[in-house]
Amino acid sequence: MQKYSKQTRVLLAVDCIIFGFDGESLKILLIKRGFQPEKGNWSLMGGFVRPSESIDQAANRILKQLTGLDGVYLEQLHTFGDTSRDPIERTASVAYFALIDINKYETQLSNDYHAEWFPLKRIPKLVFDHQEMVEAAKRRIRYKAALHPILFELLPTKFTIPQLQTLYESVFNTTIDKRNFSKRVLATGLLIKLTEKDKAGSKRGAYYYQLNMQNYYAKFQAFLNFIPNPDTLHL
Amino acid sequence: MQKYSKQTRVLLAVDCIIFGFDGESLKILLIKRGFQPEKGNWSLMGGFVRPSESIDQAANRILKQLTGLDGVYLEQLHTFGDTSRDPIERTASVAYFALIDINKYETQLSNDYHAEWFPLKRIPKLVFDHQEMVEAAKRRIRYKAALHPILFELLPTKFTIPQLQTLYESVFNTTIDKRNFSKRVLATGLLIKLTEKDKAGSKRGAYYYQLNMQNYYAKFQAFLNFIPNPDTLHL
DNA sequence: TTTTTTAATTGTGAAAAAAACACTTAAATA
DNA sequence: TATTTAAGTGTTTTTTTCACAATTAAAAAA
Repeated sequence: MQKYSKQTRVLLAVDCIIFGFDGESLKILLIKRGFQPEKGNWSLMGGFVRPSESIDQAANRILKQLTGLDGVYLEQLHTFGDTSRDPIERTASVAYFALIDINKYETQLSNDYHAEWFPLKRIPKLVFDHQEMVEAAKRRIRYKAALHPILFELLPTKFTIPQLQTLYESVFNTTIDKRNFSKRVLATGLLIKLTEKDKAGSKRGAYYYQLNMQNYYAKFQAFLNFIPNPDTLHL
Repeated sequence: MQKYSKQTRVLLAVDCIIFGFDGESLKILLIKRGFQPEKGNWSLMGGFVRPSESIDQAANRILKQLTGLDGVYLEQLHTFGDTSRDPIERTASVAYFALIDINKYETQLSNDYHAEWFPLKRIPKLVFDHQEMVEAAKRRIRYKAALHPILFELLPTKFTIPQLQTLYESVFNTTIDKRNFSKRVLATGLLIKLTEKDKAGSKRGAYYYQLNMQNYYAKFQAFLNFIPNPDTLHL
């Protein structure tokens, strides 16, 4: 037996929703599509899956192609497969979302793709069904971040609690009491306090913390809850 | 522009993990694969996506093909795309999971496929990577059921609270205090008490309830919590 | 008819968790 | 030395969760 005869083959693509946080708002990295159709329009970074690689490998390759980054948080989101989502030819696309430290990607690479960061509230019109993918990714990151400590993936190795709180407040578009927030966060045992301070944000300076990776991996699946009244947020 | 030249096309398939509950344990419906390779071995129900249909439509078609059911709970789970997951030819498969009322499917159809229900603890060896798909589906149904009221989809329209509790206890492999359980469930406002009783389970009989569909759809996304200490369960 | 049996139904008090709330402190700058 | 700014911290109240057992309906048996 050689092949499944009479079945139609389709193109298989991967698209990446890449999240970053600049201290102000949650953003995604978009490129100007470099080829037809829709050449020059804003698009997610994507590409076709190669015969030699798995879909996960393709997603990692495409993420690295744009950012130079390896081994960052990357998770399969959803597969989009409407018959005419690509006008040229039937293409199924497996969307992935990535969380990166916005200061760590290679700007040279992303310049090559004319990439830019867009805050979630100001996403331009995107090619094909990429808008839908972005919406799904926004829902997913909020959902997941409400339950698991994934947002640390957006911060540098060393970060302060006020920075962390700003990130949570930005992602969930809410405000949190800082006493309760720091109590909750520290109670998880996920953080290690460093002796060094970040003097950028204030005169007094805020202590740097870093993740306790042991506890991070151990507790990742536990349902955390840094967000007050998660029920009332529509994720 | 006609086609994306030089790209490789692949087969695109759908596989369904179909859950049912018989009052005893959570089960999945497996078929004996009807064609080579691995003909005669236990398999998920699946099929190739047709040129004329979306992936979601393919999943619904395949679910209906085996069960005769339409409009039941069906959700995309994950896409599996390792290069050699199908030995004949590269095939990506989008796995879906379905929750059905085990008393409502067409047994004639599933007989045609030599289908059988298997409790989760006694899943036979499966073809290709279907084992992995089932594991992912088990994780997902537990995860999702810990947060959202999806398990109602496994019950008939009319059900009793003891039945519901047995379902939760079975899915999470735990025991729950019945006073606390019924308080929690009723507090959601999801249930409407009927005047009729189910006399099958006891002499006294247990009142039937049905879902308040308004509240069900409205609160579906809210984080419910019928399970004591969900953190301690490994989902 | 009465008694027995079986599972359904229901409430309360204790403990833990979450939420609300405001003052003190470190350190740079004026 | 005084002022300014954001960081850091504790207690009380409220809400939620948990632990725990007696009563009741109705069929079956005596």
